[in-house]
Amino acid sequence: MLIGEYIHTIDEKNRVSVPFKFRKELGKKIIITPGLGQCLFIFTTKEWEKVSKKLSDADNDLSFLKADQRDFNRYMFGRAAEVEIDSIGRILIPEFLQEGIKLRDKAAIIGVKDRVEVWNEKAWGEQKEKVARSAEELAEKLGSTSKHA
Amino acid sequence: MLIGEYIHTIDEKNRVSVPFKFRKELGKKIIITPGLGQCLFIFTTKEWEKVSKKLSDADNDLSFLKADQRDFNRYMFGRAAEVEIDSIGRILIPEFLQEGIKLRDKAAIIGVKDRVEVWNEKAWGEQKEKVARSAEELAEKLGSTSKHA
DNA sequence: ATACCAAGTGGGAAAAAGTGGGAAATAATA
DNA sequence: TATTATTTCCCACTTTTTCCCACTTGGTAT
Repeated sequence: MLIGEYIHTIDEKNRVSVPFKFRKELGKKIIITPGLGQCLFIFTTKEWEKVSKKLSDADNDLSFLKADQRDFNRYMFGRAAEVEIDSIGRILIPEFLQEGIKLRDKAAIIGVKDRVEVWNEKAWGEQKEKVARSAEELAEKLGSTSKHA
Repeated sequence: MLIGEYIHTIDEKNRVSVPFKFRKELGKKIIITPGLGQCLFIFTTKEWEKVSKKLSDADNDLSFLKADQRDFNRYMFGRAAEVEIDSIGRILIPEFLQEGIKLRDKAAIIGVKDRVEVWNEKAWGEQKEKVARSAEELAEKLGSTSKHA
């Protein structure tokens, strides 16, 4: 499972190290897409197949208008990139994806179960702060699930 | 059962000894997450499987389409860490987890039946004091709602 | 009282992960 | 085709993490 937070440098050649702990699970080839929220999504090729099938399925249960769905799919598919992890564990993030989330210098790389998210470090800090305000409420859910040991 | 209170040192390398009495029950690999209140939760991997399944909406492959669900998953998974207990019984607590509860120097490690909590020593002292003050009152309430208090 | 054992703590050395940059290969342009 | 720009590959450096050994402390048994 992909979990945890890592702060890595994005260098002048647009390279970022994939956290060592993510490499095995991600495999050699990954898909990077614009994310929802101020971030990028990284999927394994396998996960991407699932996700893209669902997204493009006209019969899915998403309450999208057809036109909305087309727009959304253009956004996701049109800017998705297949990227290889190099021999020492780095990936190259296309500039057109960096621009959208103002990625530079430091990136926060976050494991969120089945996907990885890439954030501008500062934006990630703000996101955490935002959610921290409702954290107690969220944590209540966690606390209640742990009762069934 | 995980019970008792231990005060252990957290050293410059972010290491803490797991109380000897907890080691067998916890196993080799554990999951640490932000907890409820000013503390961290430690789960066995088995318990975490259960908890994480409940946290993410397992029936919805596209849970990332909903903003609330996204924030929630980021909070839970992004701030969780899988950690190994080393050959002499210590764990490494990631700095991003320490920050949230201001962990340094001394940690209070508390067994709470089927999970372990990690507190800043001082915060734990205050927590105990707070609860002690209202303990009689609590006991009174509990006693009046249940015959087996 | 003293010696012994077990749990916890501290620190140095080795290994691993992350970063930066140069050279070779490829592509782009004139 | 020559020249320049861009990308890829590889090597080397730095920092962090891990592993291992030894010390300390406190409890226990003789």
